[in-house]
Amino acid sequence: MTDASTATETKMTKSMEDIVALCKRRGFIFPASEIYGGINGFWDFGPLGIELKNNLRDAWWHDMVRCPPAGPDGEMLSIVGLDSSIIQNPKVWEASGHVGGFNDPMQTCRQCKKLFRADHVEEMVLESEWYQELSQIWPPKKIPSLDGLRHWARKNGKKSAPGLALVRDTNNVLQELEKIIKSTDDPGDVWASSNVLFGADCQIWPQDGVCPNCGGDLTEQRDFNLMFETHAGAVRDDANKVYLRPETAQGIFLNFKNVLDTSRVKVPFGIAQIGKAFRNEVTPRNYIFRSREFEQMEMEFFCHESEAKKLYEFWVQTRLDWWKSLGISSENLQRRDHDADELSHYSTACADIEYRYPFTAPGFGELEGIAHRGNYDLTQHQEHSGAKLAYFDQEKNERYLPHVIEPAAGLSRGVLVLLCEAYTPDPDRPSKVYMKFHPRMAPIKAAIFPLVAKEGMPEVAQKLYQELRTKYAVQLDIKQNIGKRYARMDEAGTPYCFTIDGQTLEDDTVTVRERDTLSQERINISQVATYLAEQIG
RNA sequence: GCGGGCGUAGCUCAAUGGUAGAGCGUCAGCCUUCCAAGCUGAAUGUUGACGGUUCGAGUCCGUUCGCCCGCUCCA
Repeated sequence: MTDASTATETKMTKSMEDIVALCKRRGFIFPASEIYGGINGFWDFGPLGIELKNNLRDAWWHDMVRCPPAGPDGEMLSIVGLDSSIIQNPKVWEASGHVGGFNDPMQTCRQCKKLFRADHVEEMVLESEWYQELSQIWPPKKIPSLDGLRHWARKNGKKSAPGLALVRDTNNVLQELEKIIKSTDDPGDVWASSNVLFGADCQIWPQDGVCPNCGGDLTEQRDFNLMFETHAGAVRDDANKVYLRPETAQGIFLNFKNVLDTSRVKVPFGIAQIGKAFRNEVTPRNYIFRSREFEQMEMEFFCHESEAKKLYEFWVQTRLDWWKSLGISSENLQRRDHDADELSHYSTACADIEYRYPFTAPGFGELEGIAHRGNYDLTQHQEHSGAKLAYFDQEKNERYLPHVIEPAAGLSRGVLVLLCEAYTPDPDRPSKVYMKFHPRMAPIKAAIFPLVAKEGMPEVAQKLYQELRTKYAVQLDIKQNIGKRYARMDEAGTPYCFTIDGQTLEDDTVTVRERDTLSQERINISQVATYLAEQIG
């Protein structure tokens, strides 16, 4: 209990700002196109960052595809890989619901700042208090009473429609209206000119609409569609509009039949994919947590409906354990089951694996989602494409669309979690901070140092370095004093340093300095590669 | 998208409207037989960008880009 609360306190002192600064300083993550002033929502991974990301990616691929865990009943699971195209036929995204699902144009009122769905505005205006009051004074197809309008603008209008031009700028608006009334005998024409009541400069009906709340003018309609659009082919028109994928999962469903026909897999089995995805987020925030270009590690596990529930529970637990196996502490991870009203209409269960990021602490933010998607996706693609996607089970003589369990993890978010988890302030050591990466994740696995740059030590170090670098990401550092070199490796999160000293020249032993404990032990120089292999796994 | 704050060396930050600096890092040399990031020295800036006011702008004004916080949004 004491340990836990102490650890939590340490966690609270981790500042995102400091983590970002270290990541820049040591070459983990840079702002994208920085020399041009950057671009909101995009990030570049530096030399250490890409090593870290590759290590996470490789671990996922190894543990999910090459060597998946045993299933809920101890059976061997079969999972195969895939790398589908980022751009697909645009009908894919109609079938998946991404085109229709999130493209409501929105408008904001310039006066009261309220946000409205554009297709609701007209109806809301007609129902609004101020419009009803106004239509009593100026019924359709009638010539209005200017005095009536003036009276309303100065009394009730101030309360019900303070943003309306007639209220904000009563005299000018009424002057305009008077001119119109004098210029025509047709009440219909006058009515058609009722825009003067609303226009900001008493000239036009606000092109983009009137605020139902206060009568102010609205901003133009803004599309909140999250998908990036581009065009396939040199000619730019709507006919060849295509989308950058907002998730990797759909590519898996598209190839379900291909994989089935070519890979000798039988349900239950999984298809896994790692790759970039793009979302035009309204508000990219929190470093690389919500960026517009990011990477996902997704797996669709196809199974019979009767097994889906059991497999769902299995995958939630398996994925949670996996993150822990990479050194993420239990207290910073949690499973959060979605409430019923949070679920998509087709989904029967969904759980997030959440991490306590410094910017969400003491709360948690999403890292991975495990969804029970039923057979919604295959059903959709079967209907929209006309292709037959059913699976035929020879043994049971049964044809069906498999249900699917989808563990979908953010690779970029995973890197962020590794960075946040590893960041460890330590006022007692020279670097004041070190990155406590799990050895399997560490961008640099080990460093090789001659204790001093003389007496043949550099030569021995060079030889050891050349041996190790054929297998591991290691660095050789000869310059400057040993403390400085240890400190540098602490900030890069290197778990082991091998140092050649005077004794090495006599008995072929080197010291291993352990990053977290600062402890040292001697091992034979010929055992270094074996030692590393054991530690890294 | 709205409101507020901010933008100076790789990082953290100084600099009354008057010659752009420090610490750390980096690099070089020295020292160093395990935490010594110690010593000496060097390189590094269109002060985010563009425009304006001024004899003179890092500083004041405008625009724009980016970052942070809060709203809004988050199939």
